[in-house]
Amino acid sequence: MQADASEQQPAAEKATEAPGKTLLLEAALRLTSTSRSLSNLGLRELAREAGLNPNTFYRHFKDVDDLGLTVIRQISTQLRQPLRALRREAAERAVQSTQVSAPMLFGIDLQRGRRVCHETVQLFFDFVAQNPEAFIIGVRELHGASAVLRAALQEVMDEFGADMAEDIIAFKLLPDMVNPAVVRQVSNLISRNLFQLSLDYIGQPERQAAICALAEEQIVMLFTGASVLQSLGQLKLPVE
Amino acid sequence: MQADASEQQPAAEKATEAPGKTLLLEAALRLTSTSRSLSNLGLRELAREAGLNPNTFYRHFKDVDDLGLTVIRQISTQLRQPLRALRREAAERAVQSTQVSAPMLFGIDLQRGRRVCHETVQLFFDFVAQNPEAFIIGVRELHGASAVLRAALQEVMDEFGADMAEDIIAFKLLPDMVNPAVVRQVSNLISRNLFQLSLDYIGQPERQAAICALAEEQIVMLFTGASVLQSLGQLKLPVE
DNA sequence: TACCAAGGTAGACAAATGTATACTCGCCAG
DNA sequence: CTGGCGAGTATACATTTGTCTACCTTGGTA
Repeated sequence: MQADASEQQPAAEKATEAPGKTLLLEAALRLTSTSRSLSNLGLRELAREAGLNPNTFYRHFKDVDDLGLTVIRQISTQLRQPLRALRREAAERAVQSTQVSAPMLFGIDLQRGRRVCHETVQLFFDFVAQNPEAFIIGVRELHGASAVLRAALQEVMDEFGADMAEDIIAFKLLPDMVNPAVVRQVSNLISRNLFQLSLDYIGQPERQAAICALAEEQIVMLFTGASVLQSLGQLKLPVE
Repeated sequence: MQADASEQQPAAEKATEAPGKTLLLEAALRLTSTSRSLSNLGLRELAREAGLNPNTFYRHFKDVDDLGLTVIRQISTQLRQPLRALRREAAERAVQSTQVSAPMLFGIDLQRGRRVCHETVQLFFDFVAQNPEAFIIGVRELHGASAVLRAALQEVMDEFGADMAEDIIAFKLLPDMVNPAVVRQVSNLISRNLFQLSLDYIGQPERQAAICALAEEQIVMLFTGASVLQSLGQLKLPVE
């Protein structure tokens, strides 16, 4: 068992992957983002789109669900760090311009919140426009017919939400008094909702500006509501 | 053209529908709510599940999309009025118990809002538990692969949101100063989110109480945020 | 009575699908 | 040089699917 470099290195570059595998994955992205759904992709359809022999599929995947899981993992790693980077960028840029103390409301600096929110949303939707298939698949399969894929994507979405909550706390985008559990809850909601909106954004290019603004308003509303309620002791903490 | 009673009456009782049609629609509900997705239901699979000859399908539907649209229309009429009735019921019950003027915050009566919200959410999820397939299909196909069904369900969801906004205004659940456009926007968001949560509710029976509470908190947060922001003139109105 | 359309069935067909077995080719280790 | 192995191909086959044409049954109606 001197299996040392025999396995393809997991985290490094995926350039050394079998060309067929990559072709199949790309084909899946193409097909799914337009007409079909990951769960019901046909083995042969996939190979045809990839320009390969149907049996090549078996060399790399066991099921269609297996391929689906691979796609999801790929999407997750493709989105997660970039999204965090975006948020960090927006937060830092907004920190710089906070020179004078602004009017406060229940401990939140509305001006700064708005600015960070605006920047983040802007960057987010730019990012959506650059990776449309990823978002389409993500949302579609999150409620899709395959229980396996649904579970996997649910997990990914939870990670996104957790990331967001972590950043919000780290960058002090909400007053300290707001309970971390509440932040997580709100972050999850926003994350979910942003993904939904991303589909609208992709599907209705003429309403892009409106969708951006909508997202922004919703986020500000939620955070404001959470802060105000908490500061009034009116917020029930999430159980468990 | 004495087509008077030749067409099946559209709005009355559907008892006079062809038995096969009903069987097929029921079969679609059964299949979709477990494993498959409306868009990718097989003609024959459907007939098999319904215990009918494959060709019977053609007597009643042109496409699978055609059947899908029928299912969606059926679901819409099955949910819409009952949901309104629920809301009305909850609102009236909560009105009765508002005897003394409660503490106000930016013009909203938090206690009453909470109560109405609690009741409505409770009734809503009871209703979800009674019609699980309808909600599963609704959410699944809202982001599904078929553009036709997506559009149809989008419309249905908009109607739900509009209903909710209308009721909120009619029952004065928010202070008058909150702009109707904002109410509609928030209602749409809540409606969307409640449908999402309904899937969690169905899929994770052990977390039902938590999900209920979560929904409640989210709604209260949103309405509070909207009211506060609007009263501070910090809310940008949605464009068009 | 005769007719006729709606609802449902039967059988057949080409096409497509998942899967199994067997073949080819390039590459690296021994 | 040679043997094995990963990656890809070719062929084949049983099943399943959508769809076509033809037939049967039933209830109303002219």
